[in-house]
Amino acid sequence: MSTYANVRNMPAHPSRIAPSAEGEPRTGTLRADALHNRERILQAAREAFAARGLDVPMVAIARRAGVGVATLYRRFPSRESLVMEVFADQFAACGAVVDEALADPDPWRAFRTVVEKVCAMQVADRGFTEAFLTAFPGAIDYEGVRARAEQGLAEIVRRAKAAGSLRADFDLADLTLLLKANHGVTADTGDSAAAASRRLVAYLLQSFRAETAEPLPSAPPLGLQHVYALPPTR
Amino acid sequence: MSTYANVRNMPAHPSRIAPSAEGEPRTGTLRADALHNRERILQAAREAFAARGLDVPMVAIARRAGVGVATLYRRFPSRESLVMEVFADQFAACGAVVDEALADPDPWRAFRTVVEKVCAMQVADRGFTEAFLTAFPGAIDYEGVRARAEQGLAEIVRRAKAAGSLRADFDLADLTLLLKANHGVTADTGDSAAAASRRLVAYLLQSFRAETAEPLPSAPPLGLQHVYALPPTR
DNA sequence: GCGTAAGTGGACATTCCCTTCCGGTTAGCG
DNA sequence: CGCTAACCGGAAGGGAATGTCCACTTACGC
Repeated sequence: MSTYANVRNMPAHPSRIAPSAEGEPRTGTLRADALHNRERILQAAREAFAARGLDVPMVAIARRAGVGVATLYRRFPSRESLVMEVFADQFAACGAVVDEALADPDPWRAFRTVVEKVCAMQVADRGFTEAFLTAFPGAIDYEGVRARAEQGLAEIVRRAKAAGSLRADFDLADLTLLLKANHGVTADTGDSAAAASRRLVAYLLQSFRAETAEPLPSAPPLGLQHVYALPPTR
Repeated sequence: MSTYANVRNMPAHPSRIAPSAEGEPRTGTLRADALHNRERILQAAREAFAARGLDVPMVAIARRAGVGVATLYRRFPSRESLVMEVFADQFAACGAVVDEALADPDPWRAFRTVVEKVCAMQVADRGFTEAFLTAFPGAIDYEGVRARAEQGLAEIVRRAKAAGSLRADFDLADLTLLLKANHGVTADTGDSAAAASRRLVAYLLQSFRAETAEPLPSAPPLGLQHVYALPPTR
């Protein structure tokens, strides 16, 4: 991943990202062909991100979508806006996974399921991994989503600890740890990524059980927002 | 990390890499100032790799060393040759760690020590991580070193299993898994990298103990040579 | 000393990517 | 049907990194 220094905040352009304006946002104001192209771009971006990560050249996405570069930039002024739009669904899916787990009466199963599912999502879509990990600072709603997810996860962890199935010295930062580890295991691993991830997750879940609670070195100061971004100092 | 497609095999240039030629290799044929600059370049490269990974621009290294780009390229025709030279020591240290562990009469302690030390090395030097992980295909002696290390590790694993302290279904590929996970936890984690790595390693070592042997999903087909390079197909 | 081969550094050509601009095209309202 | 604002794609400007070339400088053997 590179720099992304240029987060010039574009003034509300016509997309679903625009915060709640009047009723149906002005998506409808797009001409039919433009709307069509917009969908093609999103589809192409989804595929490109999944296959090659977030770093694919914009031209590659445009070519794949069968449109000119200008069209791409007109619709999504920054790479960030494109990423956000592409992964909005998957971010939502993440939230759904957490919510679903919150509804599970079995605390450990809830915990295990969340971990397994999110890691599986990381594997399924390489671009999503990075999108998930990269805390775009300017992203409008992203922080809110993350915060809610973190809150839900904290609750799941709390319950699992209370039930005595999750070790007491488990730290929320350990989830970040797990995501980063899973990312490392997944990145540049091609076909074996799924198997590798499954095995890593299985290993770690065993360590997270309360029974095997040998003392641990202290947890690093990492929040979910640090999964990819840089931590405290430096 | 990028491509490194250009592995034009340079004809033995005057450096320690040159295979055993006559007695003292022709390092001595370098003029005094050239030798001096060579050292400065290596030092600068060491620092740059450690701080920013293997991707630092060659010009940055040259500037840091206070020499021109041409000098850098003259001394090290490819980025690979520079990397190999810079990390030759650390590769050797890795081998030493394995050998040392092989001498340890306590099989589990040997296993644990190897894991902990190598992971600590990964943390200490970010460039080394990548260097270690990136299997430069053309590297002269690297394959030999790796093969020997892998052999030593296999022996350590065998002993630990025989002693009943390492779980029977542990696979050599799990070491690769661990290194990749450690890399993921370490990358872009700045100051907390050490703490994060320690904690991850502690977690995984617990899972590796024989006592906690719940069944695992099958091991991915990863050898040490795949830690960073791509696996079987694709 | 001094001549020369070895060594040096910066400018340069090349490649790749991002982003903007502009002349031509088209959807869709009246 | 016809006009116009919205839309389109490619060309072109700008920046960063790689690796090469060449005119100048310097170590060091004699």
